[in-house]
Amino acid sequence: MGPTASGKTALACTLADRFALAVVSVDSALVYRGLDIGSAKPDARTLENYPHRLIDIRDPAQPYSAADFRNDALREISSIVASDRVPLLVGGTGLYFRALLSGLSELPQADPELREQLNEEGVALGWPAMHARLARIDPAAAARIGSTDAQRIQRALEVIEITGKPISELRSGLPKPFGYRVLKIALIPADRTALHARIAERFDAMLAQGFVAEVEQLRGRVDLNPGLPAMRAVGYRQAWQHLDGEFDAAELRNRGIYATRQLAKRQMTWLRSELDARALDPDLDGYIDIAHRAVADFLRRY
RNA sequence: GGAGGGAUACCCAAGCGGCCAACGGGGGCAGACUGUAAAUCUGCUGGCUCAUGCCUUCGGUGGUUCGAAUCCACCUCCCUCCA
Repeated sequence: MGPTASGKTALACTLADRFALAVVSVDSALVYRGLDIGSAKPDARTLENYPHRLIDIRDPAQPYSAADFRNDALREISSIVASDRVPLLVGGTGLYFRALLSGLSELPQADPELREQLNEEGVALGWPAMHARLARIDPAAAARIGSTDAQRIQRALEVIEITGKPISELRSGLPKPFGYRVLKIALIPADRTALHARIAERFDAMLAQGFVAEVEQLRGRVDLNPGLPAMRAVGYRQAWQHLDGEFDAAELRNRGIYATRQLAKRQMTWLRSELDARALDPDLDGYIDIAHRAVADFLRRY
């Protein structure tokens, strides 16, 4: 686990070189085909030498979800284990890790039409009004959700609409546990300045590699729109806005970098809650060796 | 050389005698997070203390006033126009 631009892929590859591992990506953006440059997807050669499961498994027009990930990941893990290898889960999506390791309650999947309808109401009436409606039918859920948190209010109302039961009740059911032993390694860069520098450098490299052209191509598809999860990913959203003429190239660079930094910060917040993880600082020498030793030790014991 | 306009916290920017440590936005920091999560949302953001407290701040120096980011004088720098 690690924030963006912390060197996860590089470390994963060195581990895969030495141990009988198979890589599973834990990343909500890498699942989408065509999101290559801006998602910092490992390049074709890397993917050829180190096959990653759960990359390029969705068209950007089809939303993916934490539950989809959990199902897919469990399937890949079991297939890897069956072939006598050990799964190496690599990624920065905190919710996906949690969904996989801690499980999810039995909740209905998203209903695009219902969401659209709730969204229209929310925009028309204001989300605090929708929150008030939620408070009447599911006070427990409303208490936990902010009155301006459109996305969660929408989800809570969606669940009631579909199941007739409040989400707070459905969530109280015990999730299924993860059936495997886990070694958690978290890459946590302590030097924020260095991380920020790497992020800027990498965003510039993306621009130089034709990131805007990549988004221009996606934007040309009639079935894609800026509201889709894939098109709201860091960088893609900003590039789309830039192509819409909202701001110039210099501002795209600024906003892309800001958004990436903010993403990294949120990812670190998830990581800090992983108290049982082996935390390593990728800016310090020797972290690769420490990771290798930890993995060797783990594999020996189990 | 002359006529205007402007200098506000990390950045942009409002304020134009007391309600101002100073609206708002950006950025930053911290946090929340169960089928959108690279999403969505919350709090903080001069210092010390963290209390309805104190100290320092609105280009600089003086002045007017009970009281100034807000008024006056001079100085410095920037922009526009005339020459």
